[in-house]
Amino acid sequence: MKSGKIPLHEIEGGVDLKRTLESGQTFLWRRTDGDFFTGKNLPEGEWYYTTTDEELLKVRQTDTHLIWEGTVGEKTLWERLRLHDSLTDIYSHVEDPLAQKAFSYSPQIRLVNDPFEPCLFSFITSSNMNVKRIHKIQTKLSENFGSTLKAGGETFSVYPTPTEIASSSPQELKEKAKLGYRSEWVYKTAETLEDNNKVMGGSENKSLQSSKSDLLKYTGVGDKVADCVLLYSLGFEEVVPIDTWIKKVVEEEYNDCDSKSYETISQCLQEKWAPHPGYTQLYVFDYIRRNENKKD
DNA sequence: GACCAGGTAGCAA
DNA sequence: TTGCTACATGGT
Repeated sequence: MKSGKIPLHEIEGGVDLKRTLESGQTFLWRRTDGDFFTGKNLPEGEWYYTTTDEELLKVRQTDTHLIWEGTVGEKTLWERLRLHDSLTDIYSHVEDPLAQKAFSYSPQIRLVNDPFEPCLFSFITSSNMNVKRIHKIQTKLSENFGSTLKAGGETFSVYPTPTEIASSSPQELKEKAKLGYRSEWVYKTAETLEDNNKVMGGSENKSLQSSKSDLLKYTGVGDKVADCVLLYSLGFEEVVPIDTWIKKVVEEEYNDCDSKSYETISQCLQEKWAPHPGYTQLYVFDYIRRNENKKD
């Protein structure tokens, strides 16, 4: 196991680990105390951890440091939590009033950079479900269909690969992961990923448009899920996913952006929230959801 | 029991 | 194109 500490002052604008990982943008991290989306703070000595890519990465936060352990190095942590993004720079460009409110309400949330396939699967399962349940389902998928990883004397379940999911069946996915009707989508997408893994896997050099149209070919992926993967895994920071919460805020606060067309709303918010639409969407989503739900 | 949750696929017009 | 609806499941 490797380990290390990152002084918080080396991270421009800082980071709030809890808000970053429990804001509903990623469902691939868990806590060693078993809680998640409950509002409770991470107790002393407990960790956030993720096991995607057959690797383990554990993180916790003190007043002065990010402390990490894992089978991977510190570079992975910087990438996964986008610690190179300068939040101070991003804040300085925010002009929209609601966005300003959201940024000051809960500062230091960072966009994540999730691995592609687990991100895709997790958002396919997110359709018409609340965040707590989405998160539980990823744990069930890992425990029932993924491999295990031993590190530091402990055993962790790893997020299943497309091959592992495809060697299961829709019925089994439905029963063991409680996926409901989404089991067919997850299964079909796993099969498709297996077939053209080389083509679709790393889309580093593709344009936003071509990446999105590739994503839309997967079963269970529509505009919103595609946008989430573009933003939370593929690094397209200009994308604004429109879900029920953002739609509500458009109706109440941005009448000029209201439309029946997904693309029209999304484009309109992209312009309104420039030059950091993706970040703004993340903060606004967190802000309105926590206020209206009184969830933490 | 109704309603909602980070929606999508499959139709009809 | 746009507009409807069914879809599993768990929580309020």
